[in-house]
Amino acid sequence: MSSVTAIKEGMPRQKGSGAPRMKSEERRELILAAASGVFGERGYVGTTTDAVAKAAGVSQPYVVRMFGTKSALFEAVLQRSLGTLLREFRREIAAQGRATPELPGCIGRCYVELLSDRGLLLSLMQGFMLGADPEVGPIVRAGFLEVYRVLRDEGGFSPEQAADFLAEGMMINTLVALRMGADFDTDRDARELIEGTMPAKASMLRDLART
Amino acid sequence: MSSVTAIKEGMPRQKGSGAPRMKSEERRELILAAASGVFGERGYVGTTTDAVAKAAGVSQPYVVRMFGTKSALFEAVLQRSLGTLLREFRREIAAQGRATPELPGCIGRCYVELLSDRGLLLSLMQGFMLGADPEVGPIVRAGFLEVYRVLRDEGGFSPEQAADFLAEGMMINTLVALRMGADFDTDRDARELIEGTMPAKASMLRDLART
DNA sequence: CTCCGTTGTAATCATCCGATTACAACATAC
DNA sequence: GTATGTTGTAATCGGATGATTACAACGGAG
Repeated sequence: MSSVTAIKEGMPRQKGSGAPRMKSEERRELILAAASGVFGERGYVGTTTDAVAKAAGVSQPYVVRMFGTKSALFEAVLQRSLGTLLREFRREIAAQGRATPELPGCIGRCYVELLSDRGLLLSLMQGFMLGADPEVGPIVRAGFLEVYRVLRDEGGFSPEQAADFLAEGMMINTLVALRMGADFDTDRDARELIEGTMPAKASMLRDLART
Repeated sequence: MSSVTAIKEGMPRQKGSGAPRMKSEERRELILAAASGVFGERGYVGTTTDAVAKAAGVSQPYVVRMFGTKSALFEAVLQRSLGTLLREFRREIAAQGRATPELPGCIGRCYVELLSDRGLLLSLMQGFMLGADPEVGPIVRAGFLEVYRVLRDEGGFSPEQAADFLAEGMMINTLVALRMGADFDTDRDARELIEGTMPAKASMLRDLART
């Protein structure tokens, strides 16, 4: 079929080396993890499906076909992030016991640990900023309230404790989004603010902003 | 291509009514106010210069020419919002006196009042989410730290007081971005969370989300 | 009046991006 | 072997959007 038929030939697949054929579920998780990072960094609108594809090491049409639309991909990322957050909170509650005096501090540490999964908290926060969107809005409102209920009903937080905890969380999210950690070593006020907000794990913010 | 003269004619200026010719500084303020609302609602990337133009009642090229680029327009909006915020805080500090016990509560009320200027706090928050941007990032970090310094140095807040105040502010911003006020009347938990966060002015969030 | 700077718009361009199509390479069943 | 489903990509399309150009209407100075 080489020459005579003038139809254009795709000259494909010379990656003779171990072509890493993968099951679609593995690819799905790979793409979700990559998308979480990109959405967290650039926001929903600022993220291109091509950037996600490159971060995941696949082609752009593959990303779109697997999730249908960019919007569906973002919602899958949100569900994944929220699911991880709730699971970790519940694990901590189970470990420390409901309404123990140590629990708030433990869940706080737990929250900060989640920062190591670059993109998890930031993609959620980017979702919160889309509250006015008729499709994403209801999802993120419900997710936020679910976190509140887990703290109050399963963790035994008082409403005020839960609200204060969430306020601290939003502050941390904001400092991360701002990349305030980049100024940790060079700006006294930045350092004081970060250490005042998360005394234990201040250095984590600095290292996070290095990237 | 209907008629003989194929050249398309620009048929201009039939607005015979009072053409509201305006000085460019008035237009500038009009556009900034409109842009503040649109950027606050849709974020930087999600906002089109055409949407800003329509909100301000002018044409899209006019917006671009007046500010040069969309990015410059956004930075002007940020400076305007930050300027208003700092001015109001300083006014409150001057009225109540530095480091008085009433001051934190007064500045808190002052902050919530700023919500009536739809878009002011939200456009700032949208700016915070751009912290990774090499151009906007330094600007918003500097702005955030300036607010912190005003509270601490001019208001006499302790570092911890200032950090707690900012955390509450970020929580309020998040609730506004989420449009959580939309569920105020229909969801017990949403109402409890809002009232736990801003006891005095909870209804303001509800009314704000009605739009 | 004419001249000219300011205020404003219509039309258009170039680029980016999500989505679609068509197809290639592999895997498994028969 | 052949048939069929799965995994993956190259090429491309159509719409959106920031920016540019060219031009029109006003208003004050002389």
